[in-house]
Amino acid sequence: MQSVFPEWLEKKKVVEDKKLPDLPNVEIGKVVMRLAPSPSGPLHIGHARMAILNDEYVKRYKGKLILRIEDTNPANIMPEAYKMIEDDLKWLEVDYHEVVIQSDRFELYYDTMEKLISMEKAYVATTPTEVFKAKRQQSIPIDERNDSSEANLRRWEKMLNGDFKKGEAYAVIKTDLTHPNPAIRDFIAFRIIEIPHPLKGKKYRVYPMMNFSVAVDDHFLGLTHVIRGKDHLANTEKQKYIFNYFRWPLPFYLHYGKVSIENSILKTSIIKKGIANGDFTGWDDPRLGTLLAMKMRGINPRAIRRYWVETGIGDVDIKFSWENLYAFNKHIIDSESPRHFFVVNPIRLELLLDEVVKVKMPIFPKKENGLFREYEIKKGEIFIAQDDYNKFMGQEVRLKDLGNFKLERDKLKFIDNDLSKIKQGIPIIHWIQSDFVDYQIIKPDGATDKGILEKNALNYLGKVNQLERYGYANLINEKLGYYTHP
RNA sequence: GCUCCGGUGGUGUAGUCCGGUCAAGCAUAUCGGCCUUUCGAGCCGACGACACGGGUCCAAAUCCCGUCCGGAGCACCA
Repeated sequence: MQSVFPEWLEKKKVVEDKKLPDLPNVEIGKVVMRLAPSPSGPLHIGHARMAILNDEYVKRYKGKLILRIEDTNPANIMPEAYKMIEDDLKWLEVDYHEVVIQSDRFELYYDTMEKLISMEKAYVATTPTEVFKAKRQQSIPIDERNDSSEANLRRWEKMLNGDFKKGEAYAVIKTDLTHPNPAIRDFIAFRIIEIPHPLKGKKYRVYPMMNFSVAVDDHFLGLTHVIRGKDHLANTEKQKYIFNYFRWPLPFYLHYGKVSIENSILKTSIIKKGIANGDFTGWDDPRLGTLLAMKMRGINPRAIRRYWVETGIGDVDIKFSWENLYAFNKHIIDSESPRHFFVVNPIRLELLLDEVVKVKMPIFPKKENGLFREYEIKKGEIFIAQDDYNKFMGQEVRLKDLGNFKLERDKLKFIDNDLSKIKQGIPIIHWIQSDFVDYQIIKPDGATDKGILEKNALNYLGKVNQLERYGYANLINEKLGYYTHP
């Protein structure tokens, strides 16, 4: 015989959260993974995927997560970004256990390169790169490729000693010049950069390229699994050559698909320019796709996590869905969001009412915490939104929690307080009579809605409020809020 | 152009490796109902997809070939 509530038990199972697939070759407690951002700016919603996926797996397997900041191109570094990235990760609740900065590891890169040259797996060239590239395209080696390791080592020393200027020499890893994919053939591992590094100044002038430093660090940091975007597919192939030359064990690689994020500005170069010339208010401008902007708008980091976990690690290219993110966010914030009225483009009307009415509206209708907004409403002025005014002109409407009124050109005339009319489909609208402030809400598209907000809402600044029939908004200060989502 | 990778409803995903239980599951969106003094939330229901064409097979979303479409790499960026 079945239990009395069999369906109750079954429901629970169905609602279970979606999970990421298991990784191969895992040993609990031994997994090591990494986050490898470059400090060119703060993180955006797309970076969050990389961070969250790695974090989820490390937590599942009780492993170690390394934050490795890839600052090997001084031209592309924003000094403040080192800290901003860490702040962004903390906000996302991504728990890394160690921070490694690549610019601290030049000696390791140099040593490793020297070994490769000695092994005749790398060479140092002074041939113009245009020639190098052209020949490589035709599978033809440049002269230095066939030089002895001694000759290449001598050039390497000269390169490190500063005997070459920028552009005069570069170091190359041999792969396979006949590789069918030209993108995989011999690649540059070091170049000379003369502009100062924000952290190291002019101490170094020979800088590793990403493919070199990544391979070396992935090995010496003991990575077991690497998850990153599939734009790195060809890079992974290149990096494997270095692993193979040293017979280092390969980590397990996983490449997820490209994400295109519409209706959002993500490129740091564009954002920087926009902030500089005043188009954007800062890195947290609500029009941007940065995590700082998400935070400002009232997107909960757990919603972002759930979004990326549900999206998973597929290698198909996807379109980011704001709609889905908003839905997750709504689930998380709804019951915690105080309710208030915000009347956009208020129309002033005469309220015709015979007696004073006391209204008492719950701030948290989902909770029984006894918090209410209370007003004594009397005849006189009242405000409703212009849209409602236009839409319901001449009709009977219900002012929420107040009563039923006839909406006429310049007035609202009391009819009755018959609640059964709600069932009959009378439109319910929100309103404000007194105790309000002028307020602006900035939307993600840059538009601004102006209106009046219940003064009581100012007790909930810094929180996402549900402005009834308008949408959710994070109330930043007593004048201005950011729209979260509908 | 060369070389890779991929194409399941509007969106995201499960299933594809090891063909049958998939006349395709879930989430989100949309629509309808219930509930509710929000156009919110919750509950219930509906709608809606295996890119196309061949082939193999008793049987194909799953294997093979071709076409079309999308993406990536071919940097002294990461």
